[in-house]
Amino acid sequence: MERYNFKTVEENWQKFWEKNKTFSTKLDKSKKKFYCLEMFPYPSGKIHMGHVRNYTIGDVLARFKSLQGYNVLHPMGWDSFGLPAENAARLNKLDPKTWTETNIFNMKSQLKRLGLAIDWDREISTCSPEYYKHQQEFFLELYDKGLVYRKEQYVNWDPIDQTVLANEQVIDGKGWRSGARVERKKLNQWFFNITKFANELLESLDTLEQWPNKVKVMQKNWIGKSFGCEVKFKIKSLKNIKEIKCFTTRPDTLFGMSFLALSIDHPMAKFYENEVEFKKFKKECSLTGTTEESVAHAEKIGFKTDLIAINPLNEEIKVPVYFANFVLMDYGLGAVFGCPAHDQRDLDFAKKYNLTIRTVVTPNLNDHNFEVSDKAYTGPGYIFNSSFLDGLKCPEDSIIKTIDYLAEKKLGEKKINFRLKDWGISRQRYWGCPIPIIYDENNNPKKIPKEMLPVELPKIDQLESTGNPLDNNKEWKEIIIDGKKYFRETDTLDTFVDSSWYFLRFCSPQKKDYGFDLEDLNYWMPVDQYIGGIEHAILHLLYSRFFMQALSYQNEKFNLKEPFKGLFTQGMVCHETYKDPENNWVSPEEITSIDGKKYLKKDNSKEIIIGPSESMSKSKRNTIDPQNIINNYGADSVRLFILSDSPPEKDVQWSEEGIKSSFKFIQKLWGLNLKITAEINKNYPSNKSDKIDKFINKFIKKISYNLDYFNYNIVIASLHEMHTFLIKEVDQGYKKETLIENYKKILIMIMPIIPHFANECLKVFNLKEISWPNYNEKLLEENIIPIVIQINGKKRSLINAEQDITEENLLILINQDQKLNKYFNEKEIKKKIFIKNKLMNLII
RNA sequence: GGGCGAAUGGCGGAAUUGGUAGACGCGCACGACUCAAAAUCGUGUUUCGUAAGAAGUGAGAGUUCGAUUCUCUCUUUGCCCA
Repeated sequence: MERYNFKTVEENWQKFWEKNKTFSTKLDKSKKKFYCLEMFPYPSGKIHMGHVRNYTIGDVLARFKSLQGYNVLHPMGWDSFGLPAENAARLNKLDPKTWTETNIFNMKSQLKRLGLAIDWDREISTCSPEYYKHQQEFFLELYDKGLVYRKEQYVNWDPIDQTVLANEQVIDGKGWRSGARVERKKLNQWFFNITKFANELLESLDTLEQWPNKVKVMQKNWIGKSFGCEVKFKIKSLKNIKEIKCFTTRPDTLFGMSFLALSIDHPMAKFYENEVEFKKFKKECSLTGTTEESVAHAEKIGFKTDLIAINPLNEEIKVPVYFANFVLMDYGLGAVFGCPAHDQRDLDFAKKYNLTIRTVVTPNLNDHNFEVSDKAYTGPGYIFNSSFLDGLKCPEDSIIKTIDYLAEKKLGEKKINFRLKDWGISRQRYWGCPIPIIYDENNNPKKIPKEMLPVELPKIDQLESTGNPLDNNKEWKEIIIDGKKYFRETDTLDTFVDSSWYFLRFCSPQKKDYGFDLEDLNYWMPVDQYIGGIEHAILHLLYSRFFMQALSYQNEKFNLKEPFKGLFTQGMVCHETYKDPENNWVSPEEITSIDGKKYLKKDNSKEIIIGPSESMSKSKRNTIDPQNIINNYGADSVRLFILSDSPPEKDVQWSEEGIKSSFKFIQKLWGLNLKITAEINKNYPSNKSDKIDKFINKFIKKISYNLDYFNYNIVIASLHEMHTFLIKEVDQGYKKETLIENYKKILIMIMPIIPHFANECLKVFNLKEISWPNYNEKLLEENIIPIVIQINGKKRSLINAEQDITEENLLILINQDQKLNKYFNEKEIKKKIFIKNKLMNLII
């Protein structure tokens, strides 16, 4: 048998697609559009299996929709700003631009080798001035709308490298490169006012019907809307402090209050700034990281002030006021009251400083002896020990009643609070989009005039190891406008800004004077199907949604609030992990096996310990290079494999056997192709068509349904069934036209999955137009249907009967059935459940 | 600790509105071809049982003529938040 030569076939088709611009798209209002987008990659150097999976899933959809007659937009670009380029540049002593561009070049050719149906004419790269020019313009627009502002915030500061570290660069409280103990340092930074839209972003989640619920829940939690109360506490003090406000979701536990805790950044801190002890305390707090997690895990410590807070519900209760490290300024009001009995964190604190623990919620209404000692009680129950609140059901009634009381006495008011914080967008880095702001000699910020955009990054051949390269670049930093000297902003934008609008740019990638064209946007947006990893469930998706809110704010022409209509999150690609006896990770390429059970290291024959399958990562050395696999087995085999077995949303196990099996299947399909071609040429003088027609008709329905629902693994299972059926059936003397028509339909249906193969086989038919086949509902009906016979709900037999057989006639058949007869021999049939064309259940 | 999911053969997984559990693939076993092996092809493969048959979708209960599917409790496990 002639073998299928994937190398030539795939190369030829990829050349053909490129030459004919097969996948380039134009706005065409006469056609329904479909915008299929996969999260664009960071150009790290090489594609990995995760990319292969992500882009294959998207490609199948794009090709399927285009066969269904949609005008499909399926673009690709590069999320090309970011820290790794800077690190690599420092390491290899070259500039980030060269490194990034080389990577893009390599990865683009690798993606092309997968045979993706991408409109490469729309390729964009976020690090190119043509792209970030528009981003700077958006920044200024948002600035004008008051959605951008500057404030001081803590950062992780590496005192040796003189640089700000990202959270992931802080390892065990130390700088990843210098090893220096990281400090908390306050810097002036730019923020997007995302909290302004907190409620819109939360409520509009409900309109996203084609999003996984999981992601919506994650975003909801992230936004963290909580209902509570702002309480005013009177303060007794020698200083000029009269009152402190706290936000709380549990005002009903006010009678259990035993202290008031303030963030060290609370305005009241100014009264203590000169005290030596306070300074010491503040320094201690600065050793804790800036993340919520590190704050939560750190030991709770406090600084006792001379202030006394008075409980608004009972003026007799007077408690001390502390500054505490577990209170964050950016949540609520930076001040909380502590109720140790019903909050574990407060309890830990109270025990450390010997504060009163007063239990005010009891799980049982009449149990007034309930007392908290080691573990805070946070469950439901009834209020007690609380004067006029006693007996209220907690939390249903108690919270509202307390708020009402406080509001009436003007001691507090109802308040909605969000966990979501404003988005800090300043990064003290070189390789990012420059912020289009200048400062005069008094350090007052001023917008760069629009006609001076883009603010381009200066070319820096070799990055220094310390400080912010832009800050150190005097020549670039200083600028003279209208004879006046200004200093440029030397921070660059968070790369999440770059990816918050790239999907708009794909609609009008060539437009020079603005980031997008409204006509293009109105046609193409929203993205019909967005596909990417679950790891972006919160930040990237939320920021993109915010960006649409911000663009449409005070802009009647722009009316797009939700960028992604459908979202699909695919699973990871996993592989077994290997270790040698010394506990070092070993890569799959370094091992070999004689019997397929025991694995040895190739160079020293040491036995390998096989570990669990985990997501591919360089650190565990369990990565598989897609390039080798494509070279050895072909792009179609890789596509077929990556979609086989596991549903796309679940993790997939990579195995050598799996890819081999996909490769074999394509060879089998080629065998089928040869057989069918031979049968067609025999041209039997026959009218036989029924069996194949019926099978393919059902096949169309099944494939179409499963492609619609991302059940790609089932689609592939059906391809196997199709092969098994046809290989036995095609030589049974079928009419030539039957074979041709059905085979063409099959080939069209496998085009999304294995496009090179399908196109190659389809070539001989010389089709002018290729469109997705329809099935015939009538042909789905069968004359003889297997009917399930149950006795007492258990399946006992199958009876083949005519379609639409009546209950009476079926009973006659059952009575004739000897196997069934013995079950109800001499027993009375008490009840019959008959479901037409499906089953008969006899109760005896 | 809170929220959301998941649990089906040796493995990945299928079962579209409650109606034939285990599709399809991997692996394994046997057979054919071969001096032999690989490749390929064929047959079988939930468990117990020689068979007839029985049991069976993490465990236990419930609803129903009928539950992998719906409800409750529990166990294990994954992810997110703390």
